[in-house]
Amino acid sequence: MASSITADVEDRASHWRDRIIESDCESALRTMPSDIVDLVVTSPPYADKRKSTYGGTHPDDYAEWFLPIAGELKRVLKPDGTFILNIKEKTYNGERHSYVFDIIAGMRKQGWLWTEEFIWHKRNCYPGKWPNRFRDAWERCLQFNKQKKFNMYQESVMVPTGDWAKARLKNLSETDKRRDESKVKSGFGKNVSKWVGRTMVYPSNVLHFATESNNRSHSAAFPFALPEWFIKLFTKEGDLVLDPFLGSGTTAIAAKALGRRYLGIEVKADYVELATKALQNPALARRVGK
Amino acid sequence: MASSITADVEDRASHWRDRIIESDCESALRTMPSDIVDLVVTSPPYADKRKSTYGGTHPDDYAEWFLPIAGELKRVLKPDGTFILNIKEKTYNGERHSYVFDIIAGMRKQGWLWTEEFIWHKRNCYPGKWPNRFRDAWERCLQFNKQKKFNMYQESVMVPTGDWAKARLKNLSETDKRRDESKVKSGFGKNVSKWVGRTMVYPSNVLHFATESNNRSHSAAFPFALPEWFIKLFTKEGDLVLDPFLGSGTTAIAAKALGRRYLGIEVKADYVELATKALQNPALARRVGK
DNA sequence: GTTCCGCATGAATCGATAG
DNA sequence: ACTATCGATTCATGCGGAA
Repeated sequence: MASSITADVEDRASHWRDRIIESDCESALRTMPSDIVDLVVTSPPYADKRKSTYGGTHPDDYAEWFLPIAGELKRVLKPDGTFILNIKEKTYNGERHSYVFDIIAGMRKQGWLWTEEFIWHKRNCYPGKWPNRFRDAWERCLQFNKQKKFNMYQESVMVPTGDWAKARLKNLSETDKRRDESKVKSGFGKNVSKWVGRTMVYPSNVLHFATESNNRSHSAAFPFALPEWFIKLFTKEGDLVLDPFLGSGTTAIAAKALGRRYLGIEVKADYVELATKALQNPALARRVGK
Repeated sequence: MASSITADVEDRASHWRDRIIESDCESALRTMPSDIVDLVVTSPPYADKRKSTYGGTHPDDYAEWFLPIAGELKRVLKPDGTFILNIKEKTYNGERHSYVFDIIAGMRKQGWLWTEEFIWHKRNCYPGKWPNRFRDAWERCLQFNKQKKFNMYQESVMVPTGDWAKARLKNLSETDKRRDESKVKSGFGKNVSKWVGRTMVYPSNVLHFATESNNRSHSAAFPFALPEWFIKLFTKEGDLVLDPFLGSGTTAIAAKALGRRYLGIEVKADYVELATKALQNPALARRVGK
């Protein structure tokens, strides 16, 4: 009997692996079993900013809309799993809206621990000039957990000392970066070879990723490197990564490329198709930068 | 009659210029006239369980302690003035405490507009390693205003574009390259002449300042460059800058060096003495990095 | 005059120990 | 069980002195 129950559980779990579900987020989550997800990484549609694609929620209603979803995410997440929420409040009537704080407060009432707030520093943020405001170059990556003890694999995201490697590469062209990186790998780059064997250190809670504005078919919620970093940090191979607002599939692609299982929920059919095609493309592994 | 009233107002205003008041913050603020300050820049003592330095306020009581002060600051600030609050929540029981959000919520109830949140990225943050957390490398610089229209002088904080890098890279060691870049990001540095004449761009809302960990005399709450940047951005010459938690006087020194008036409030006598001495030192102008 | 190298020093955080 | 104190951990930075 025990073995058949185990098999049954296994079957149910496998049903939720490497799939994209075309559904609204909350409904799909309600059908899922509890405690099966190792990591949730997502960037939900911003308040009132994507009426054309998502139907947009007004800032004043945003927390009320999001909190039931957060509650379901807590249920499906394993006790030692992590939830990374990429979000940023936009200006509204000349000031920052408070809905992100409302979400944090509401989630803490649900029993979530607000473990950390990572800053995603967008190096090439959207250009522009306003009389009373500078360019918005950062977003929050809020980390929530169900318990104080959770899985974290810090060694997988170590960086060279002082991260001056990035500074060195900043003004090079894309092709130069690739060339230099390949030199690093082979150990023959004249300047870059100094990096090899350099001491590695743990990163901080400030992340530097460039935005990927070259996706012409849609607006990318976040760059490939962002979910990739958190997937490396909070999961091991074979673990299940969920993105309840999959969009064009960036999280799932990153998960697959890293040897993790993915589960995506997306309400818009054209996004589902886009993500599905991207996941079938064997070339996606190149995106990992190996 | 009118002229005597004007003179009287002028007298009262001049009484609150270029002074350091040794007093607890709230009491001193209550004696001040309304609408006389152009910019408030401060970094209040952070919440702490210990009672060694300032008599530390417990995280759970922090918002309750701070909000009456925020109310007084709103009164003394000019309608088109700005309040910059440098603060960061600490971890408490393994998660981030919510008192900063409570402060923002409370201040909005007082009528403050939460206009912007700048990120101060501390490149040289405190080291350490923990199983569930990386080093904390950023702090909030919250911008509050009394009205949507406020004074802002964006041109005064423009930074050079990326061209500088190639010019600088030639003969420097890798370490110095990295260090120079961080100075350029903040808009300062010893070799300023090297980027005179280069194209200037507006900064973003992410600031890069190194902490000044090696100040022999006393540890400054924030680096000189931080208040300096906000003073340049939100005031013109002759304007009045208030720091209600003056500490060792960094804000007043920056204001004086930039040709602004300063007003400092500090409860600890030894800090008052320290700041007073520093303000009498003509060499402080060098700190501006011109 | 530069560049390089060694060193002390932190708005930190956790876990263990003590009352 | 709950709170206060302490040690261990760790790295970017500026300064001083040497090359």
